[in-house]
Amino acid sequence: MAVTTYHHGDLANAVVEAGLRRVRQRGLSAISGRELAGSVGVTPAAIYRHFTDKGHLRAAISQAAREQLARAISLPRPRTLSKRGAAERFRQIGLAYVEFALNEPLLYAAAFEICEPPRPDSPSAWEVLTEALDDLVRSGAMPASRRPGAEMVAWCAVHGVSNLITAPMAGVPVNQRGAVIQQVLDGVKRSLQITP
Amino acid sequence: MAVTTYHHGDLANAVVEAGLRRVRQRGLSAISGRELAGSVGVTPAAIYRHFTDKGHLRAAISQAAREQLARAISLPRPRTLSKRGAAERFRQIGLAYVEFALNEPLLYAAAFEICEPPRPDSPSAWEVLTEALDDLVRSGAMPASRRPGAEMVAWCAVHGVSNLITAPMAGVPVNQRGAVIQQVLDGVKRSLQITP
DNA sequence: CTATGATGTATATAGTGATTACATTGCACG
DNA sequence: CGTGCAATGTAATCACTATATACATCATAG
Repeated sequence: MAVTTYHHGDLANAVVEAGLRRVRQRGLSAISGRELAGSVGVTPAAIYRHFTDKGHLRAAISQAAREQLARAISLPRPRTLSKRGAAERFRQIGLAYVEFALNEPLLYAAAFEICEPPRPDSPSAWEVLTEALDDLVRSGAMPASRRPGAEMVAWCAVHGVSNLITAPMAGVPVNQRGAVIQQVLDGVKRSLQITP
Repeated sequence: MAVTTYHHGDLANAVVEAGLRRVRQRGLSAISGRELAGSVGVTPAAIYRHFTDKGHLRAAISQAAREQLARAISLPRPRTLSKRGAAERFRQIGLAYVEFALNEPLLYAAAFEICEPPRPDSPSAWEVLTEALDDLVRSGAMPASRRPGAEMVAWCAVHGVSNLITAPMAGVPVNQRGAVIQQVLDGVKRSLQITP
């Protein structure tokens, strides 16, 4: 590839990626089209060839953040399906979700700052969750009667902890966070009647 | 009072209240100092006599939103303390929280968009929750062993539902929301071992 | 090889947050 | 009862941002 070409080649992705870097440090509200364009080595107006609006750009960055979250919780699925295995994986997914929020709080916040209906072509956290819950029922670790709406129950709990613990408002000292997370995950387990 | 005075009299509060009106319609990110100043009938620069920064102004509006939320869930406390009464009030508080989020989604989002450590002088949602949980233990509706960290467990669940259900991402059709809310609240009850 | 659409540049406009110097006011204090 | 001073508002200004328009450059299909 040439050192400098008039056409960038993949501006849309490059600008979103630069946006993610910025978001990780300063948050979604701090991104500026001009600065982003500069950091990619392009004129500000060029961005508008790929994004109609600043809102469109922000939405794309938020979407990318959601994809990163989905990847972070996409743990490998064990080849054999056991009650214990399914329950453990389910638990690990929940922990991975909270950990992502704790490690990248601004990225996590950006993922939910602009919410679009999920696009079916991109990896979605919802699908990961659905799969894990189906595994729970298939393995017999969770009664089928509890299955409907289970995604929301689990997600609400985990999302709630992440959101509140990430924010300074949490009012919970750092050394107690582990216990709170534990307690919330146990609540989910109890609520969904996951046995092992 | 005169029709027009050089000094406004209570600009800080007036501008925050105008900000709340704006937030309710367009969201916290859409507020502009100039427009707010204009809507209160004052010069843009006047705001900076009361707020150091735009961040400061936004934080004040967010704080005001949090106070509205706290007021919305401050249900009257029954005079006699029974197990059934304490459990029912706890439940009603949770429902009021979710309802607030559903009725005023942008205001609710603004309340958590900027989080400061809670000021002890203002009515706080946390205190309402603490009081309700203490009542649960006092009335015997909840074992004392489950008390530590119970605020977080309850808040995480309710906050999670509100947050996800409010956003388009929820992926849950409107007619199923009631069931999901019900399920999440039941999960809290189970997790905290609230008996009646 | 060339015309055409996609992509980037140059330039301009309106609105924004913020700063400065100045005007007006209400209130404490002699 | 002034009167001077601190609080509060105004006017004018600057740098920056999003966005629109007209033009330049390229990549590629025919």
